[in-house]
Amino acid sequence: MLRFVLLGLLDAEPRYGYELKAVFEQFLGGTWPLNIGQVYTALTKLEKEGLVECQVVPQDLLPDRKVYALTDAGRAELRKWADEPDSGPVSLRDAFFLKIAVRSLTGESPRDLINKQRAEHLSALAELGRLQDEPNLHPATGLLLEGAMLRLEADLKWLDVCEDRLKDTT
Amino acid sequence: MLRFVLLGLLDAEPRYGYELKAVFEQFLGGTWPLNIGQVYTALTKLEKEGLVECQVVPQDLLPDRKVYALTDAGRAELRKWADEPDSGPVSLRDAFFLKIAVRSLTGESPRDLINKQRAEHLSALAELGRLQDEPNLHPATGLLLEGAMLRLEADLKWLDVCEDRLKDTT
DNA sequence: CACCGCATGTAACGTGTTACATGATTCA
DNA sequence: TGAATCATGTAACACGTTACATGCGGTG
Repeated sequence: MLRFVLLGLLDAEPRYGYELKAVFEQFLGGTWPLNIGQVYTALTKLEKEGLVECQVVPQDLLPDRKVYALTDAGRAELRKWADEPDSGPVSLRDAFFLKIAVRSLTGESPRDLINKQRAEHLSALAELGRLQDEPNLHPATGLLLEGAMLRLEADLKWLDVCEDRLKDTT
Repeated sequence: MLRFVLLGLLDAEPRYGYELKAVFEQFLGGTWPLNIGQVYTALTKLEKEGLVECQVVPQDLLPDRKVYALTDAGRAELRKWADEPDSGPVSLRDAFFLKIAVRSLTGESPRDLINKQRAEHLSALAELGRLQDEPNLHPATGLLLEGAMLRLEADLKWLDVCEDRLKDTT
């Protein structure tokens, strides 16, 4: 997952690790905070596999940079990944769903949890709205944020469904 | 994640590993196929942590069963997990979103991918509908399936948004 | 005989996460 | 002096996935 986003970012333009972290997080609207170490381990692995190659760029006063660029194999790998659609509903593997379902499994009322969850989702929705208003937002990032918002709205709808279902049983 | 669903299933009723796999998959409507080995490693780990305890039940003709039940600590751990709502939009960490976003990042048109993805989603939606019609469906499972369907619909909407956005740029 | 169902398990791998370590410069 | 920024990296952990191994009994 991460590797492919990195490949995508490098496909647009060669970059070094420290920079990649920032661009990556910006691209995802800050919804995927990344530990810098992860970037370096991923990059060295990609290099071993021949998908990227790096060039050391010395700087005076500042530490050297290792600027990575895609190889042809890397571009091919990226395209192969990006060309395949993803299988549908893996989404149930999700704490949000499972907590409520497990609750009603054991008979306990998930009412409190539903309310807490709704509040959580609403504030997340607001937060995403704020992110969307940021200047210099990459159009692709805007799309991502919109996707996340649509899902949150779907989840809110689901919470309503859960509540209705509860009323029927009670 | 898995561990908590197992705890939830055991809270409803003590069970042995082999049985748990079946119940687990049924509970999730078959959307999370589980390798049996995983169940046993998870169970032994839970036992080490004192969250479950097991009792060996010998059978004639068939291999012994190790029937697991929740301990008080296990019940507490389960409740602790189930009481906390989940943070909002981690959902962007998702190949479905990223493939299309990465595409438009490098300038390539994601039109083909969007169409393939839409077809994939529609067939997944149909499949979920089929699962919902199954007899003896646990109400909680019905809820889960509905949640998955709502998300799929949201994702389909997003694909439309992506297409519209493309037209604007072209 | 071969295969399937029941029932248990181990070993290794992939990927994301966290914490920690190094070393130079700039700024308060 | 102490902290923040730039820039690189290692080690260990968590969790899910896969493949493989074992052993017995019933069925075709």
